[in-house]
Amino acid sequence: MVAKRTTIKDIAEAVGVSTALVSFALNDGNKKYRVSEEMVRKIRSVAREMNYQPNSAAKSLRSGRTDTIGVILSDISNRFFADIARCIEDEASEAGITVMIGSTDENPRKFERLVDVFLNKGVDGFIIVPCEKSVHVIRRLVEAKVPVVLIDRTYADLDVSSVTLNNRKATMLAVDELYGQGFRKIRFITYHTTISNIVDRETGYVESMRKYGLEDEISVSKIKYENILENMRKLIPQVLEDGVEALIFSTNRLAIDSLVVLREIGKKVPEDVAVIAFDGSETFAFDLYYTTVSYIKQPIEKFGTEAFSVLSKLIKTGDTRDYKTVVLHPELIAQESSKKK
Amino acid sequence: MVAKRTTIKDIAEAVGVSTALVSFALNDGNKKYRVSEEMVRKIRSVAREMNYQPNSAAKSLRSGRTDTIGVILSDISNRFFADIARCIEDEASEAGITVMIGSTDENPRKFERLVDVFLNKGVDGFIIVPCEKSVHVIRRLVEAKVPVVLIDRTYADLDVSSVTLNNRKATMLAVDELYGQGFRKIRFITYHTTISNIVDRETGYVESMRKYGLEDEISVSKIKYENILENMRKLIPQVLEDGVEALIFSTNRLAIDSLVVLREIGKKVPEDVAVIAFDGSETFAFDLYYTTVSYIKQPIEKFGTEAFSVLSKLIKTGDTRDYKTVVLHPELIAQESSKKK
DNA sequence: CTGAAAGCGCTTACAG
DNA sequence: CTGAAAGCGCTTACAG
Repeated sequence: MVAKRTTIKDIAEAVGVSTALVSFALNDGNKKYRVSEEMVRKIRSVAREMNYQPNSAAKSLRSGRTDTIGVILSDISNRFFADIARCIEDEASEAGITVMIGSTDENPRKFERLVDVFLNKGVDGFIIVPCEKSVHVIRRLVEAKVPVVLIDRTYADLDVSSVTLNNRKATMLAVDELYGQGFRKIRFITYHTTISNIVDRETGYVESMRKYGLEDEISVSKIKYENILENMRKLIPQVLEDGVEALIFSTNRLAIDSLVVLREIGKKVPEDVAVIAFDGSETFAFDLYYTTVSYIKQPIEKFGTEAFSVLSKLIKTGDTRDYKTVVLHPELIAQESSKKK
Repeated sequence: MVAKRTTIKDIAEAVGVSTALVSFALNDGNKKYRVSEEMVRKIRSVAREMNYQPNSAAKSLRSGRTDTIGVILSDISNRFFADIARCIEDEASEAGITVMIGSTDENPRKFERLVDVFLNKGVDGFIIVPCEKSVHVIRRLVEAKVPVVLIDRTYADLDVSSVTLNNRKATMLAVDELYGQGFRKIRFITYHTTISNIVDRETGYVESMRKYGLEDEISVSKIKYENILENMRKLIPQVLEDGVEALIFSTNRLAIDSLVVLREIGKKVPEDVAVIAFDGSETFAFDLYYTTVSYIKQPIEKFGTEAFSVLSKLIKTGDTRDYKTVVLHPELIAQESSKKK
């Protein structure tokens, strides 16, 4: 711990006034209690001299606010979430708010534990990427009127704020592009889950195929989200044997590992099979592939900025009934990997 | 905020005892004050029923401890640091400690501000990746006896705990490999900085070249750490014109962008030029390159686990004089990109 | 414009 | 084994 911090009392003694006055002078803000200009200056200069640092614990105890928010993500070492975390951090820092971060690894028990820990710490609110089988935790928060904003995924039947992607549109854009290029045998590759965003991506694919009268071509492959590379080594050759012409992947990871497999088995993209991935851009390093990869672009920063802005308002007004759902729009970045050759 | 939390007082009233007794029963731990077994059970069960959550602010105010640590990194959206952050988070969570995270972007002012904010929040200690021009901040912390552990980079003249890589050895391993393959014209590519780890990597390269009697072949290219891809588009062709046979990169980012440029200008790795990068493995997605990339592997998780373990001890003993410097060992993962063809 | 005092929720010597 | 009370550092109605 820092050796003997100066307190408001030390300053009061040094200046020869009451602690109350010091507090007013230092916070001022809502000029409710007027203090003479001169006194404010004096107190502030002494505070600076004595290197005064307010004690947050005491402040929180009195005010009930901590100026801290809890951010619970799937996994902070995943690029997508790390980028979002970074945006939230920047916004928060700007607003004088501190961020506590935790990763659930899609494990409901870890998730619930994190929520409790952060609740104990007295966070003013949450930004959460909910994992499977944890509606009850979110519901509990909502009922307790804790300010919460969900990102990336949400629950349609819960009155809770959220910032999500229009995931159905995302895969529709992908089908549009491939159809436009002349592909018909288009397969959607995803994994087993009930998480809303992934499910929506599948729905978008199916609906879009219908739209083009390709009911008979609708085909979805699902793997378990474990040992993805190995799973793909089995799946991808089968897919090609089926005569599939183009692949749409529901996540970045699935796409990357599949591209590796395609290279391993000597299949060319897009000559042997066309590909559309999720999430590209510099940070995702498709750069290294021999061909440019088409992908659905999510406005990553917006997840962070929007979520923080919605949460701030919830905290400020204290009215958690007045929830807000923000839907972000995907963009298709069409490159070589989805071209008909 | 959570609607009306139960306090120790509520429990005391419900059970019909003093708040002191409730506190003892709930914390127990150091059985200093003995409470009857039966009473402990009763109080705990009531606490559970009433869904008691201790108020951290009050606890901190009394104890002076927050069970929170501040982790200040270069940039949480950078894979390397995100992985480290994740490890720290896991270790901390295991120990009931919460983590606050901040990114400096190598900006000394941001860095100093983060330190102050976290200090205000009353963190029990810091894990820090120090940026350039910020020795004074670290020195201030050390002098104030705040528990601090530096990672990735350190200051030789400061009595402070640290967990770093043996960076000189890292580049020596790279030279060893390339020399062994028969390469002589080996260039080290890095960027302008005074950060210890990067400087050490250069030193290791130079020393190693000397060791092999290649004084005359020692050559280092430095760019500014901005617009790296563009800078590389200029640099790499020049390097090749100089007849360089092999490249060692001081960071992962430099390597990636250079590989992209090499592909762009139609140069083959390792046929036209051999390459050794920093940091590979799945998470860094060299996978997508047409050839496997040789790289210097840092034991990333260990940065996190060791740093946390050292910090924990510092916090526990309170003796910050007893600092500890941990040096981790690099490993060379030799693959296709460094082979003589 | 300024001060005295209560109280946020908890822990911990001090009594009994 | 248990209770009464002080105090951590701050804010904020309430007086003056």
